[in-house]
Amino acid sequence: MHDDYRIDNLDRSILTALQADARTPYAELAKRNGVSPGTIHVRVEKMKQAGIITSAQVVVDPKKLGYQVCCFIGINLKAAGDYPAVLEKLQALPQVVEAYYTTGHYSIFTKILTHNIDALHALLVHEIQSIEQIQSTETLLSLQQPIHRQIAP
Amino acid sequence: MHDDYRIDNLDRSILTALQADARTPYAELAKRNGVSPGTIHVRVEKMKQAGIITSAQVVVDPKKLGYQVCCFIGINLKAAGDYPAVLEKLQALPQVVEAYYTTGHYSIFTKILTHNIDALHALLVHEIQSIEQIQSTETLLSLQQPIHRQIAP
DNA sequence: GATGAAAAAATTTGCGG
DNA sequence: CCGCAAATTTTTTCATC
Repeated sequence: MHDDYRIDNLDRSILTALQADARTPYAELAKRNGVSPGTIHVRVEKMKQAGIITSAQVVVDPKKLGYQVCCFIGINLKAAGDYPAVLEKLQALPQVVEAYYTTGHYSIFTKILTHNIDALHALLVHEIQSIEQIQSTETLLSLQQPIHRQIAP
Repeated sequence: MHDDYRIDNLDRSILTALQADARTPYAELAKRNGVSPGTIHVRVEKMKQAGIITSAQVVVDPKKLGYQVCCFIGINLKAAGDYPAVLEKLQALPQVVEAYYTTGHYSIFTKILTHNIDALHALLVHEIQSIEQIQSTETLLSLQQPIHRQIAP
């Protein structure tokens, strides 16, 4: 969990394959890389231990679950010290799938999914803008997400 | 791949578990939900077929791979029609891990990972701002990402 | 460290309700 | 559509190099 492990080309190849498909059999990876399945297993375990691999997740298409609207909401706080309190309230809203503490235009930057525009409107007015430490918000509506990938290892 | 499958509570329970850990054994899920492993298998396959489950991915911690800097770059184009050409150039930059076509403040909104601030500076000046269809950019540096989750099914 | 075969575990299939 | 259980595949271990 806290080694500073330096990955080599084999690790890189394994990671790239597992980023695309976490269920790629180790025997398959072994064959592709000219090593034994045992070696693949050892490398994966090491990368888990080192915290390089944090988890394996099934990825769900939000649209298929009825979440048709994706947007970003930039938030400005009345005071910088209000950050923890606001974050706690955002955490309680399941539609807030990502939040970043940022410098630049906004104090907090969030990614949000809702079923439709009406639901976004309701969330914005009744849940977000009603948080008293929030001074102002700005909404960027996403019409399309043409790039969606993980960093190349 | 394009059925309109309406998920029930069992599907929801399976999805929630697999979003957290794609390797949860079906036997475990079966026990938790009081059904047989075969049933879990059938449900997962159906959700894959319906496009609800798009993939299973190993998730990598960018910081452990040396990507210390996370930021967003909002891009404004000279002309709306330049969108496809610019996108193609962004696609070729591996540091651009997400791109959104947005309304509001920016035309294209991107999420970017780099090794350090110098690398971000170089990317911005030499790769992004030098794309001729881009009129202006604005950078939001992320200092922390306190919320990072998938939508609850 | 890596190997590779053997043991253990999980997934997948198919018959029967 | 579900359950059960056998058949297959995958993961994991371990003695050895």
